[in-house]
Amino acid sequence: MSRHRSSRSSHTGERTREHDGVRTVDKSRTRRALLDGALDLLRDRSLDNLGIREVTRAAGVAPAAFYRHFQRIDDLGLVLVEEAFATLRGLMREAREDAQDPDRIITSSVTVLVDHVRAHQDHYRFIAREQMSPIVSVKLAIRRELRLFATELATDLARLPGVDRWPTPDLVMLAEMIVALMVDTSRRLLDVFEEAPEREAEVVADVERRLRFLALGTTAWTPRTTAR
Amino acid sequence: MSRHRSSRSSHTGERTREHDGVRTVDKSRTRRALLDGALDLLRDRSLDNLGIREVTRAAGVAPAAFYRHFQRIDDLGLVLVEEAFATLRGLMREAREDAQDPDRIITSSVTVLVDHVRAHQDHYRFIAREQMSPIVSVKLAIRRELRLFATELATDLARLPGVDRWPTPDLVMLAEMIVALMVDTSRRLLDVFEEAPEREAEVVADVERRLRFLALGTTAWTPRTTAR
DNA sequence: CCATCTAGTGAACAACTGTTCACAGTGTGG
DNA sequence: CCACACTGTGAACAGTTGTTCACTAGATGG
Repeated sequence: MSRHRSSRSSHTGERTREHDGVRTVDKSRTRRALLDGALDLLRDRSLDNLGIREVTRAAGVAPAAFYRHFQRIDDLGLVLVEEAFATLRGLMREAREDAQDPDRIITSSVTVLVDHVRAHQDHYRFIAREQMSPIVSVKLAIRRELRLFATELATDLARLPGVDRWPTPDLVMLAEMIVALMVDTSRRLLDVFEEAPEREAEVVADVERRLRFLALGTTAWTPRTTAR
Repeated sequence: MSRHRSSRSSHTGERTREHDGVRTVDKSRTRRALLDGALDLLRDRSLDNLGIREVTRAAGVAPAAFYRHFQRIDDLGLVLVEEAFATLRGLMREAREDAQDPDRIITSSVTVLVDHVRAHQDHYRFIAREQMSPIVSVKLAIRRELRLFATELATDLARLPGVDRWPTPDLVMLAEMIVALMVDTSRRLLDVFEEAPEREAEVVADVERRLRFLALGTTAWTPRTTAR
């Protein structure tokens, strides 16, 4: 019934405490099934077209079981947002760990991004798509998380020569532009993965060019004190 | 029934030829009603959640009438894509007409964009949202049109001092970055319009900063001959 | 061990969906 | 003027939807 995903239970989340009773473990197991089933359906549906019955069917439980875990489909969406951004932060960690010869920082970052998007296509697709979700709470949550992510990136950028000493607002602007580029790139990568895998290198080269372009901008930029 | 739009029949399209019979005129009238009704619903729905019955109801016709004009909801979507991009080209025209004192070119372009997004919120929202549509034909159409739009922009950019003499691929890259910025800006504007109108100036200032940043990049950029 | 709590069940509800159909009214072209 | 072509109608179809309900099986904790 699930056409795409091979191993669906391989998610990391939902740490069930050691001494949690069988009751709680069972509960969080079907909760995972619901989340995974939903994420699976969201491959080719949008969240506001996601039916409760569909989700429970994909999870292999009765429709009514849904309500033991979420009140509405929105709540499930919000949990998925959290998970997706947990994934996204994993990306940043990996990127930092990748030893940073400052020349190679661009190509290395891009490689990490590409691999990460490939490994977590569902989460990236979800974020990219539901960024414009008609389900307001989800849309807002994603936007908030993206802003947060950008400010985190900004503090990372502050370590780089050339942009250190920049006032925070300018750093944030740069970070936001990079985040926007990342989101756009994920979108392109997802397309390429499933429609024209042979063009992957093309996308990679292009995003590297764009990053180099942004990097060059920083050399010429004279930060302003204009209010944010 | 239509909660938001005040004048719905004010669309320009669907030029009905002078000598067209009453028959054809009537037909294209209900066709317009369908398209407008759909666009109206798409304020807070996504295309793949748009029901045929809903659309016909919003248009004030019987459900079966839909099939006289479109085979599936996808076809209606494709027409909306065309219309939306007709609108978008209107933007470019207006921007060109705005006399271009090269200093003011950035602020002037941004003003034109803001006014245009305000005046055509539905179309911009549609493009921004359905860019990631699960309805593949629509998604592809939008992406194709956006690429086309970027290359058109590129030929416009070629007239500007500093980037004239750039090889086409580099121009296209710059144009694509600007288009991406435009789409992102529309997204932010749409939010601001309906959630926090007082923050509009903030967004305007920010996008101007970003454009200035991109413009600075061009001064430092040395075009490469790397294949596109 | 027993009373309690609770995750999941399956049936039931009205409401809605996409699509088809024969049909009616009416411009159109000869 | 007449026969045809075609747009829109309203009824009908089987399916699906969200949500509620009384229920059961089994873990929990005293």
